[in-house]
Amino acid sequence: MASLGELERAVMDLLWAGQEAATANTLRDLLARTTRPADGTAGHEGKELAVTTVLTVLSRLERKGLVERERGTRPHRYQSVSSREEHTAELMHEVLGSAPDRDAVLARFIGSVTDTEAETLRKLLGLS
Amino acid sequence: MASLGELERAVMDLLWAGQEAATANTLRDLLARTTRPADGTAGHEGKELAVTTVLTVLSRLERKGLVERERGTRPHRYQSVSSREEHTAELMHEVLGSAPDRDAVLARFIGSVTDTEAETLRKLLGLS
DNA sequence: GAGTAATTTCTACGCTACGTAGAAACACTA
DNA sequence: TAGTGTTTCTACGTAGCGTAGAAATTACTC
Repeated sequence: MASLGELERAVMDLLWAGQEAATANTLRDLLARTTRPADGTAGHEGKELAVTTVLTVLSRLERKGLVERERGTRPHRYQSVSSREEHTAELMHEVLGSAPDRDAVLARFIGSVTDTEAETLRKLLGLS
Repeated sequence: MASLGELERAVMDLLWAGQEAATANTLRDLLARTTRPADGTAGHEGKELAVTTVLTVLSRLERKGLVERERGTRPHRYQSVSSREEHTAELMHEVLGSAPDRDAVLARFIGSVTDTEAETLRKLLGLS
């Protein structure tokens, strides 16, 4: 119920980055002009995808509950259901919940957190 | 680099639960007698798997770096590379790292943590 | 109202991961 | 060296994902 393919991920990244709902065509263009990350992992850089490809991916993302679309307007407009942070936090909870001893996991987790992250956590937890 | 199949997961659960290294045969027997979780999701309950099946899965888990084996002894003995907590915490870090704004994710994460978990975290962070 | 262009859905194919296991190779013992 | 337990190799079915053409739908124009 969690993992995304490479293209699915790329689409979600665009939807998360943009504030407004986007059409499949817009997304296709954005995907085409997206230069791939520094690590050179070949992604679909510059590659102009077929619109149907983007639509298929969007449908699958919708089925997974990550995306919703306005069916009223003619070119349907798509947007993410929740923010990237929301989604990521949910995933973290999912992972945490996959182990019986959550406290033990948290201990390990905190053990390998950066200093700044620890500070952030203290602030967040100190307020309640 | 993360997700496991159903059988792979079941094998890891056994390896994580048991303290000692186990052979493929032992694992096959344990898998056979494992009653599936309450939610009734049909796992491979009672089903007696072929040893080769277990061996294949173990090889794949080894390739993924989750399992190591003693090649010296004749029936090879397998064990998990890291504890379940270790592994789960690593996964959490991986997920956390998948978002650009880690602090924002942490905020959401903390926002939906149970009270007891929050308390655990405070202790771990020296807030109490 | 029919023709056409844009849009969406349906269908499909190749690839990879995983569950599954037989066949073949290997090693140890009697 | 023959036999038995063990491991590796090979393979098949299923499912998810990237990919996109074919077909259906919709909207706009004349």
